[in-house]
Amino acid sequence: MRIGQLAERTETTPRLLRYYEEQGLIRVGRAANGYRDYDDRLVDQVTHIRGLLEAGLPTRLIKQILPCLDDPREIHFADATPEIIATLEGHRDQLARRIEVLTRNHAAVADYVGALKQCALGVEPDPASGD
Amino acid sequence: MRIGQLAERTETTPRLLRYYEEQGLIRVGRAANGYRDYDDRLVDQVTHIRGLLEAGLPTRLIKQILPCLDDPREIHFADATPEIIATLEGHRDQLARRIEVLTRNHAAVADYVGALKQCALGVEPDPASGD
DNA sequence: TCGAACCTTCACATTGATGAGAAGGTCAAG
DNA sequence: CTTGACCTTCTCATCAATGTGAAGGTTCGA
Repeated sequence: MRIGQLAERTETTPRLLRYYEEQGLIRVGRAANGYRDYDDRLVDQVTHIRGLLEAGLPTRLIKQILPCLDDPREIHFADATPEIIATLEGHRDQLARRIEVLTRNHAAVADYVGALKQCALGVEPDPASGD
Repeated sequence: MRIGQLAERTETTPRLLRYYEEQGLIRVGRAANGYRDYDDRLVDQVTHIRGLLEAGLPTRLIKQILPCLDDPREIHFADATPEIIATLEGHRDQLARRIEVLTRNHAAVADYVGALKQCALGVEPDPASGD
């Protein structure tokens, strides 16, 4: 598949796909004429990367956890070094902390919105009521 | 409290605190001599903001959900307009989507790390085994 | 008085993109 | 085979967001 087609299928742009390649997020082959040649699986991979970026993860972190996200899940045995394991554990725990923070704040926003909707109905907010 | 003290108590820098003020994330009074004068509650607020930024939320979103995070939780009745409610619901749902994405990927990283550790023990990974 | 802390303001760095230009490849119609 | 539309290549420039650094001046506190 060429770059234009992948851009279309992932709702991105050729420019962005070249950028991701430059950043080491995707690996891309070349055709005889020098054009980039994309595997079908890149559609899912790029979509996945977009999701992670939109979730606020920086590319350097995404780059490091990419091997974890391969589908079909295959273990890269060369990764089983203490250093890589420690790095990934760090990333794993960082993700857990992010999730905690976002979960707490999601709850706070949800509560607040619920209370606001009570106000909008002309009702005093009642801590014991649902939405 | 002056800027240096708040910086110390929040493990940030005076520079960053001025930046947050400039971005509208915190509101700061002034002493007669022109020095910034920070309320004690800013310690918690700044810590909270740091957490949200580290979790990947952009300042413009944080700015909008700040009223939801006040402690003690007080409803700003003026916020009970359909527009503000709709905006906050959008933010709330965006947070939920972020949490979903991060949760899925946290699980993937955790699984992968678990498998790697099996490899590191010289054992073939077994899908049915725990960490 | 003197150094530390504060003030404002301008400039720079990094990240995640995006735009524009110049050059060349591909392919179908004429 | 040539033309033209459309694709690709690369490179340089630009943008917004999140900070950081430093210059030049004021105020504090010992």
